[in-house]
Amino acid sequence: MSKSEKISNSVIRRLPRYYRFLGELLSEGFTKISSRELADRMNVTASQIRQDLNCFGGFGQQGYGYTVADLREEIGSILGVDKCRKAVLIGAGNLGRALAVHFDYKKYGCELCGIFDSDPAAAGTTTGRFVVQPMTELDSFCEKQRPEIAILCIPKSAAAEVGKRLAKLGITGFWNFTHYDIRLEDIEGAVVENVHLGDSLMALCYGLNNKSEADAPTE
Amino acid sequence: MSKSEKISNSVIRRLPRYYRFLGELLSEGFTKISSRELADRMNVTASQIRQDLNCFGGFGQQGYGYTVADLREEIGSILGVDKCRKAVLIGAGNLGRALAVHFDYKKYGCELCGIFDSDPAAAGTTTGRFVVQPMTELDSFCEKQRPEIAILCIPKSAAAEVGKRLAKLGITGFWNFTHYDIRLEDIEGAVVENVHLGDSLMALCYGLNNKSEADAPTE
DNA sequence: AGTCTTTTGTCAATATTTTGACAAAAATTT
DNA sequence: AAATTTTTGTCAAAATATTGACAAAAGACT
Repeated sequence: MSKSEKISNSVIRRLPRYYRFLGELLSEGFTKISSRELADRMNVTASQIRQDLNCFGGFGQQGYGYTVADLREEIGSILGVDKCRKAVLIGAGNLGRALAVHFDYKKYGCELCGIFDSDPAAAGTTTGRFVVQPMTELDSFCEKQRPEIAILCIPKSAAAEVGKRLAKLGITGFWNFTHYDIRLEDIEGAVVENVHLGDSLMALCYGLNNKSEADAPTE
Repeated sequence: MSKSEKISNSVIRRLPRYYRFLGELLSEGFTKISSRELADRMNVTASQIRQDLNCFGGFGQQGYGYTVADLREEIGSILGVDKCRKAVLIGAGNLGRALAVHFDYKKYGCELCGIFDSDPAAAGTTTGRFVVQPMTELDSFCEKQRPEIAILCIPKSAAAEVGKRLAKLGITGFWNFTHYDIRLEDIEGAVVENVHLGDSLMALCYGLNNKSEADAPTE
């Protein structure tokens, strides 16, 4: 992290993808990779890769390229994958349970430490290695465990209120699967990542609607 | 869809968000909205909203603003929410099941028509209103039902192969939750929407890493 | 009916992002 | 060891995206 200027969001959004592709290369047995080769694999320009990486420092060697394992580790450290941030999951519906059981948090520098649900019927049931706890336990749990991240899988209507409550309990990172955009004004100093699967599906459908136009040689 | 120039991806990605906010306004009882008011709600500039909407035509009225219901319907039609595209879900693991049960496809112009899993143990089990079918049934199913979209919730290792198979069966839209970027070269003429939840979580963690720097008045 | 206010659609200016170009550095070949 | 090739890091140019400004149109008010 040598350069001090503000890193643009476009760059940050590309880092996880680099990290992923470098992991693939590593498991395929690659030791080194040039920006050109990586660019071909990833369908981007070599220039972009070099520019992006140089936001954080010169990880390559001229005439050689980048050492796959080293570069991956560097990017991992920039992203904080080497950390172990505690995350608490709120909402043990289908999506919540899927994210509890299916998702490999460790791989991304996180660790699930508890699951909560407001429905008294859900509380007490087991999800993965966790027993779902009632929301009444949330305060004392957070004071003990001090999780940094909350994963919100609750109905839209509850999002704003639960968000505020979690912020008061020291949560600073919100991974929000609610159909509601949590806003920064709502929760002072918080970092929010809104995941809207519906938006994603609609973007896909737009692509299908306009496929012919895009493919056809316009003009 | 009056303007004929190619719509930029940035604009398309914003459309679902407009659609969502207009839906909220509608359920809050709003009849009309000005670009300024909407911009304040959405935390964007009014200029951007007007510019975006004008890619598709003039939906507003000077001195009045936009009629919420009409604008929502226009955007919905641009996104194809008024359609009913058939989608088949491949992979009945936790995420697959969550997407089968939890997700309201109709809301986004789609309709789930079947679930498949390569694991013989999974086949036959019930997920939501569907019985999971074995992959051996996929070909005859697609020939009968003619789904347009495949939702991929399978392991990375299977993604490329299953993708090709589905493309041959007439699937043109891929909603890909696999840890593998399906590429357009792989599948000719297909529209792919890669969803990488891991990337999203890493971006959140990056934000937490660099929170202080971002907040502090730099320089 | 005329004046004032609101607000769009659009153009131009600004800002950001991406790409292309190339010198300098390191590796490889002869 | 010199020449050649590769490939980075960086700068400048080109392409995109966002924002600000404003005339023209429509509504609201007096």
